[in-house]
Amino acid sequence: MSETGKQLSASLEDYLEAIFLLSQSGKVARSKDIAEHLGVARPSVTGALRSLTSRRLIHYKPYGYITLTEKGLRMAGKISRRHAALESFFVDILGVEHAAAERAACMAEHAVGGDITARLTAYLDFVAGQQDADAFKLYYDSLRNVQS
Amino acid sequence: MSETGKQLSASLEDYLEAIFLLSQSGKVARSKDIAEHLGVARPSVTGALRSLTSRRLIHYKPYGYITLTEKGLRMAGKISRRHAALESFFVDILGVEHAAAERAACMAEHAVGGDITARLTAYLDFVAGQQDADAFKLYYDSLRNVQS
DNA sequence: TTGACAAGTTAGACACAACTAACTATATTC
DNA sequence: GAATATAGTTAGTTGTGTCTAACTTGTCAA
Repeated sequence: MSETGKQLSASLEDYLEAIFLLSQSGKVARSKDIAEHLGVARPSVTGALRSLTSRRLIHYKPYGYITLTEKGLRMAGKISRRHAALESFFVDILGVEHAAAERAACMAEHAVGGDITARLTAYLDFVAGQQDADAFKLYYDSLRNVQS
Repeated sequence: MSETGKQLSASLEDYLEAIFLLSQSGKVARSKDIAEHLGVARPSVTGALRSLTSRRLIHYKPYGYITLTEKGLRMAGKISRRHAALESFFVDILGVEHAAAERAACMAEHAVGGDITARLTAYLDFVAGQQDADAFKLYYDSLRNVQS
């Protein structure tokens, strides 16, 4: 039952990322906070915590505190970077509105692997270092202004 | 039970897209072809076909041919365009290997909505029309060559 | 025209991920 | 330190999507 297999479901990746983000923002990640952050009911969190525990990604005992293991921290970091890269692409390059970019990144982050993330990250740097870095955003917005 | 609601699950989007692609390539979409295309067992297809029928996205009778309704065709077209835009971004801009890009696009296509797709499509055109369109690919590949 | 094979479906099981209702443990407050 | 509020868990249900095994339908060839 120890489920130490490599691939995590999209759902469990979300839980791991939530724990990571809550931990980062000072507070200890409590079950209730995770539930609120993900918009799920509290009992759903309990099940996910057990599953993450069996995969040795978090330290967790019923009614106790929740912390990431070293392995969990590494994995959560990866997920978080994937999310950040996608969101940055949507917002900074495509000019997508923040909330929509956030939603899309949260779903798409489960689809892209290490190679694509590395390339995307490099691409963001690459474009940011160009003089006409946001030429497209201006162009696309001007299209919309002309139409209306 | 008619389930005419708007949002389709990722799984049903995959089935709809498969029917669309098979239809496009001349042949009639048969249950077995759909199963092969998606890598699922035949009985899984039967269930999906019933669900798509109840949503009025396909015409289907047990043991009969499968065709898209007008609504289904519109929806499948959208999904297919999302897929194509993402794959093109991964391959043409980021320089991702084709098979990996295909896999990622197939998963990410369920995450991006109309606005992002429109912007991404415009971006692909925009970049393609620049003189240094594949500057990044060259740059990124050179990085890897230096390292190895 | 009937036998054999391919395609499709039904039945039944399982895994995952969510939910509500109800219970238990922990914390807080007086 | 007992009463109460809050957090967390258990139990039981549901929906979705998959699977295998077995059955039915359709097709084609001898």
